[in-house]
Amino acid sequence: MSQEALDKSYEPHEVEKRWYSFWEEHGFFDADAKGRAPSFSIVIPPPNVTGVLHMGHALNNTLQDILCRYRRLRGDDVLWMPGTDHAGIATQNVVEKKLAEQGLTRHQVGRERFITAVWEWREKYGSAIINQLKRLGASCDWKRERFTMDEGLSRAVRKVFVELYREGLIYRGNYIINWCPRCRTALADLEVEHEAHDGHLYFIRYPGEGGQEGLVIATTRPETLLGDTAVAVHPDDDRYRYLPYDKVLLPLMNRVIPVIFDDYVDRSFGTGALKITPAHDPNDFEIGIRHGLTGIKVIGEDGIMTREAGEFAGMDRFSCREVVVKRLESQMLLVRVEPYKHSIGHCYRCRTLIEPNLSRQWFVRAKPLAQQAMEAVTTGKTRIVPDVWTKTYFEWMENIKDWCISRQIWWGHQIPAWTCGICNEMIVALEPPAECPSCGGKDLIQETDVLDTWFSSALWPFSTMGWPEESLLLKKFYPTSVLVTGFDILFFWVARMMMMGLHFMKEVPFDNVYVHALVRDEEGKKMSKSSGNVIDPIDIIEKYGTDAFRFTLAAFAAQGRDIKMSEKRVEGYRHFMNKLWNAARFSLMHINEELDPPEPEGLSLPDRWILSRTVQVSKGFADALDAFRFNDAAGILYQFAWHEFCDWYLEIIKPVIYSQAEENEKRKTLGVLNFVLNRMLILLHPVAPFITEEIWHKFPGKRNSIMKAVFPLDEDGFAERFTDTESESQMNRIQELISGIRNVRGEMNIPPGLSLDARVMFQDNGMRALVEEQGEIISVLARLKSLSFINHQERPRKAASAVVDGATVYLLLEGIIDFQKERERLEKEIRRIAMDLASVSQKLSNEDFLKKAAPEVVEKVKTKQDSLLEKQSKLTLNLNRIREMEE
RNA sequence: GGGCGGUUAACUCAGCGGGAGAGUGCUACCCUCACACGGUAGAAGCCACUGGUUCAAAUCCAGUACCGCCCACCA
Repeated sequence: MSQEALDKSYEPHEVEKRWYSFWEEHGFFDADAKGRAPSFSIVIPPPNVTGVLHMGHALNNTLQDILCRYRRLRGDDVLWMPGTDHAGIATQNVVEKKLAEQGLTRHQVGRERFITAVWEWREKYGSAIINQLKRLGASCDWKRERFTMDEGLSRAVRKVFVELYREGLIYRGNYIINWCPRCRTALADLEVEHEAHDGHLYFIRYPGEGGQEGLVIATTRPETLLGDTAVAVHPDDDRYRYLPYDKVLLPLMNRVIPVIFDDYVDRSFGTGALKITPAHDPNDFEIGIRHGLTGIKVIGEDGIMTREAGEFAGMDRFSCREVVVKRLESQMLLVRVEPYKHSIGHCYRCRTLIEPNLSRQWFVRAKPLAQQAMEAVTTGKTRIVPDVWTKTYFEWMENIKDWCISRQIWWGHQIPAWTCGICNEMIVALEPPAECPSCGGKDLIQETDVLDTWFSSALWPFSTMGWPEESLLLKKFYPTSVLVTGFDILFFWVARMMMMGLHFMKEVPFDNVYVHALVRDEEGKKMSKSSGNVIDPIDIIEKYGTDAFRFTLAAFAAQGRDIKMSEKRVEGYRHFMNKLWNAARFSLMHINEELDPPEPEGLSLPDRWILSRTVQVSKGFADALDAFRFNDAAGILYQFAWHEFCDWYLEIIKPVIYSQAEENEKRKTLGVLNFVLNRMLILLHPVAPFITEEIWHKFPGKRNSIMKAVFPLDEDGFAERFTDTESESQMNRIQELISGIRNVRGEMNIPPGLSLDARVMFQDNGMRALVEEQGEIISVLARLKSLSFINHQERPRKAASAVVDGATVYLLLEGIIDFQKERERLEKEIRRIAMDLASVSQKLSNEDFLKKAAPEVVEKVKTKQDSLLEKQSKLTLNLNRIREMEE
C-alpha cells in the first residue's frame, strides 16, 4: 500500500550529486534575459583562478545562493553571474614557482611563452574552484561563466582605459610608489599591509660643511642616507634657525647637501632634523618637489643597492644597512641607537618588505570618480547593509588618493599604449595602431606594463553582461540587486565598482551591498595556512553534508559579527537535517496517494493552527531574507520545523492517524500534513537545497523540481485563507496545559509508561469547552488514562497539581505521591511567582509609572499582576492541602 | 595617531527601551510503533565595570578595563 520506505537516516552524498546534475541539465540555473518577471541579479565576487575554496568563499556563496534560490521561488527572473579572476600577481607567482621547479625563470622563458604557460595552467587547474562551488550547491548560470582575461572582458578593459585616458582621468608620471622587490612590481597603497615591527631609531651626525659640529638626524632606515639630497628642519625651530652654515656633509658619501626649512618637520620627533631621500620615501618625495631637489635612487628594483650607492653598490638592502651602521660607528658619526617600534609595509601577496621607490607609473585620478560614488550612497541609490560600513566607505572615499594601476608583471591586461620609436609620440588606442599618427612611423612599441587586477574587477558588473554592447542582459539585469561580499575587499573592489559603474553605465552597479563577516576559527583567529587552523569546507561537506553546512553558515551569519567556525556546530545542524528527513519518513508512511490541498473549513484545531503558523513563518522568513537577516531566516525555520511541526503537530496527529478515526477525518488531516510539510520544504529549500529536493520527490504523484515550486506567500490566497490567530491562541492554551502536566510528571519522576488520572477545575467556560474538545490530544500527549471535570468541592486530596492560565489540573497519585517532593515543587513555583509579582507590583505602586508610561504598557502589567495573583492564590491553596496531607 | 566593533548561562551566540533567550554541553527519567543524529522535564546568568538620562535600561548617553578589527607618510 505504501511506496518504499525512506532510509532511517539521511545520507547526503549521493543525493547531492544526483540533484546537482539534474538541476544543471535541466537548465534551472539559466537566467532568462527575455523574461517578463521582475529581475533579480547578483554578480559573484570572482574567486581567483588559483583559488581553493575556503570558508570565506563558502559563506559568501552560500548567502548568494540562498538569495538566488529564494528569489526564484518568488517567481523572479534570476541571474547569478559566475566567473573567475585572473589574479595577476597571485597567478603569475604560482606559474613562476612551477617553472622554478624546472630550474627556469620567466625571463629565461620570455614573455610570450610565459603567458602561454599561464593559460595552459589555467586550462588545467582553473576550474577547480568552480567545481567546489558546485559542491556547495551554487546555482550560478554556468553557461555564462566569464573570466577577467577572456576576450570580451579584455575589450571592455581596453575601452575603459582609452576613455579614461582621453578624459584625462588616467595619466602617467614619475612618482614614488610601493615597490615589491620580490614580485618586482609596483603596488597600490591598498596592496601594502602594514605590520608593527620592533626596529631601531638611529641618530646620525651630519657634520657642517665647514667641519662644524653639524646636526643630528634620526632615521629608521640608515641605508637610505646614501640617497639623501638634503636635511630638513622646521623654519621656527630655534635650534636650527641661526646655523652658521646652510649646508652639511653627507656621511659616507662626502656629498654636500643643503639644510632646508619645511613646515612638515615635526620639531618634537627625534632631533627635529629630518634627512631627505626623495627617491625612497613618499614624504621626502613631496618635500623634494617643494624644494626642487633631485632624487637619487640608491636601491634598485631587485632590492640591491645601485651604482649610485657608491662603494655599497651590489649589496643587498638589508646587509647594506648593517654595513652602513658599522661604518658610521667607526667614524664616530653614529650618536646613539634606540629601540623603536614602528610599522612597516609588506607586499600583500608575498609578504616581502616594501621599498618605496621612484618610478614611472600609470594612475587613475580618483577624486572625480569618488565624488559620484559617494553621492550614490548618500542619496540611497545604493544601500550598504549593515549600515555601519557606510561610514567606513565614506571615510575612505573622502581620503582617496590616485590609484596606481600599472604593474610590472606579465600576466594581465597589457596597457593599450604605444610609443613611436621615431618621434616618441604616445598613442593610446583600443587596437594596435598601424602607424604613428604623428610621423607615420611603423616602429611602435607597446607599453610592457599590465593593469592592476582590480582594474578589470572594477568593471565586473557590466563587463560580464556584455558591455560595451547594449546587451539584453544589461538591459534586464543591470543594476544588479545586491552585491554580497566580505568587508576585506570593500575598498579593493566594491568602491571601485561603484566608481566605474557610475562613470560608464551612468547608473550604480548594485542596489544593495551586503557586507558579511569573516569566518574565523574556533578561537576567533583568522584562518591561515601558517597557523594551521584552516578548516576545509570540502572536508566539512564530506563529513556532514552540504545542507547541514549551509544551514550552519546561514545561522551564524548575524550582521556585524565574525563567525567562529567549528565542526561541533555543523554537527548540530546535521541532526536537524536528519530530523527533517525523519519527519518526512513518518509522513510518507501515511501519505500514499496524491491529496488535494486543504480547505480551511471543517478542520480540527491543530490543523488550523499549523496552517496558520505556516503562514506566519513564511512571512517571517521572507521578511528576514528581504532584510538580509540570514540568521533570523534560518532560526525561524529551525524553530518551526523542529519545535512546532515535529514536536507538536506530528505528535498531535498521531492519535488521529493511528486510531480508528473516521476515514474522512484522517484524510483531512493527512491533507494538511501533506500541504504543510511541502510548504515547509519550499521554505527550507533556499538554505538546504538538496535534502528538500530529495524529499520533495518522495511524495506521491509526478512532480516537477522543487525549484519550480511556488513560494507560500505567492500562492493564491494562501495567507488570507489560512491565517487564524484564534486557533493560535487556543493551541497555546492547550500546549500550556500539556506542558504543565508534563512538568509535574517530570519533577515527580513519574515513569513515562504510567498513565494518570486527571481532574480539571476551570476558570472559564471557554477553556472548559476547549479542553473538552481537545481531550484526546491532551490525554495522549500528557499520558492520561482519564480526564474529567470537577468543581471546588471535588478537589482530590492525594494529588499533585498544575496551575495554568484558566485551569488547575489535579493528577491523582494515590499511593505513589511523594508529599515532600510535591510540597517542594509547589514552594519553588510560588517563590518564582512571588519574585515576578514583586517587580510587577512595584511598578504599579509607582505613580510616575502610571502617569507616564504608555497606557498599553500599564494595561499589560495590570493584566499580568492579576494572573500572577490568581496563580499565586491557587498554588498556595494547593500547597496548604499538601502540607495537611504530609502531617 | 584616527576610526569601528565586542564584553549576556560552562561554551558559541541572538536580543538592543517595558516579562533575561536559543543551540551545544550538563542532570534526571525514557531504546513509546519517524528520528537515541531521538523524547520529556530540569539546573544554570548582579546581561564587563562606574556614573548619567528615563516612570522604566542588558537595551540609550558618558567614562573605565580587557579583547579584536580597519585605516594612517611622523622620520
